[in-house]
Amino acid sequence: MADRYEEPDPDLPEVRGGAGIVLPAGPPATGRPGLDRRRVLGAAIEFIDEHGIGELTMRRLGAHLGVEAMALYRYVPGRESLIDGVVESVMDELYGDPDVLLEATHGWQDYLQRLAHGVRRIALAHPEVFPLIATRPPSAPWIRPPLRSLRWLESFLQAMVAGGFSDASAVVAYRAYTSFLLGHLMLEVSQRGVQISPADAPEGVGPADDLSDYPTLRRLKPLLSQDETAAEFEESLENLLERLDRLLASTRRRQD
Amino acid sequence: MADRYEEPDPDLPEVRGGAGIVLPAGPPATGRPGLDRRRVLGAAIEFIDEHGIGELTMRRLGAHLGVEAMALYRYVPGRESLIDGVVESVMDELYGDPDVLLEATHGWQDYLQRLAHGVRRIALAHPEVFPLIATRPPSAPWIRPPLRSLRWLESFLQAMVAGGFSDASAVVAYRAYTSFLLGHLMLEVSQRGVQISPADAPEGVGPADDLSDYPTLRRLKPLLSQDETAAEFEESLENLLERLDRLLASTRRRQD
DNA sequence: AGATTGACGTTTACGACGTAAACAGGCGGG
DNA sequence: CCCGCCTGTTTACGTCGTAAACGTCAATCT
Repeated sequence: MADRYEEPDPDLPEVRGGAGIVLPAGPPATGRPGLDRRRVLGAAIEFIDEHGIGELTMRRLGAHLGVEAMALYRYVPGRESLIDGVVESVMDELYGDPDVLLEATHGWQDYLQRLAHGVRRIALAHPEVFPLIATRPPSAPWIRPPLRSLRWLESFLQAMVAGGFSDASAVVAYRAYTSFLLGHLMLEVSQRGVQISPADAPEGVGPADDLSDYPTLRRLKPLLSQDETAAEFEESLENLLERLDRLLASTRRRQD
Repeated sequence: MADRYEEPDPDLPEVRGGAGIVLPAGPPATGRPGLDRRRVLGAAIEFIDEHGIGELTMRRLGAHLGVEAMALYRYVPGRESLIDGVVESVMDELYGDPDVLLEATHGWQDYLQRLAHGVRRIALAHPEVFPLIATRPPSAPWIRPPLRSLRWLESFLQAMVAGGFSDASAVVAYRAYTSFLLGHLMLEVSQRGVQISPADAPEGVGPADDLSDYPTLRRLKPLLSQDETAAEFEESLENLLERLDRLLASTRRRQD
């Protein structure tokens, strides 16, 4: 259900091709042997993408790399730090995305648009990692998911200030923008996860999904089942940009 | 830093009093002995609130109840189900909140306002539980965090339809509303968690938080450190309600 | 009343986990 | 030739979730 004529979602990994640029740069990646922090983190990302964070253990990740669990400890202090490294590495893919700009060379709206889609591409490429990006405690209160680095925060604030925002408005924009991204993308990856995993239980009318007590829900179920996430993302982003534009207009030069 | 004359946040648990209505109803809760699923779930919520999900083990929860770990299995199928039960129980606190209405007796905007603040109160009362509410896989794709029940979904849709929204618009509103709530509240509890836990590292200029490479950030740091979450929640909610009002105006009677 | 049953908590046990510590091999510089 | 160091392995410990067997006591039945 829920497919008509629709252009494909350009943020989806399979349509964008290039199956797996996992890390943005570095030496040409030697063959099998020679462990290395980058290779460990890359393997962990791959493993989580494939099996979910719950299945990730040091022993299994070791096996995935053809090595004993304890070998990983030469490159990573422990499991928790490994996961922190995974989160950081995945977000660092933004630097390798040619459609995302670190500087707002075409205005702040273009900057926010590109950045939003870049983060969305990451979320959709690593749906099992994104909840970690959202929930790992940031290193400082002003570092917010899903942009978790000082560098992106600096880049964001510079883009807004360069676009004419007052200092205070730039900060407000930062908070509104991260809220929007996090909320939308968390729900999108969560929803996509549900559609895939309970493939075994094929719609039998179990006692739980008897909708007879919920007449409105039953009536709207076809609408609810339609997947409009891409359009809704665009729409909400557009709305946010307009809201920020109003904010800009109301505080310009007043440098609150 | 970051406190001036400000009225206290009415969604904060300590200002609202009534320290811990954990479950909305049931028999008057017998004294010490007599285990019971409600008591197990209540103890688990308490435990997570106090120590975080990472510390929750069956043995420790048993000890917290004066019982061996295996006794819990009479009331809960296993640890994962226990956590599912915690999530459900915490969200069920909404039913016990007198300021949240299951029916939109004063219009849809009032309904959405009350519901939003009710969910926010829950998030702030259980900041360690809220990420679980956000990340546990829902039982169906149209059940979205943070409202995770058919009953609230039905209630929501009825409120919107009763307010004049078309079926399609009601669904759009549902998705926009849940995104907003989830994004804002995830960031709010995440931020609050960071302020509290690294109390041991008292602001020494370590190599990591040297902001000399980030001039804009350094300049805006005082603004970034200010906690305006309550006002921003209100502001974003207001904005969403206006957006939905526009949606209502544009589709009224057209019953798309 | 005494026997029976069922509910409920405990004990024991197993395999998997994260990780500390000791160990082993191989390779480059003296 | 030997001596470190770099890197992966082995061994070991305490903790985890949970299956299975067991104990105990109160309610029920004859």
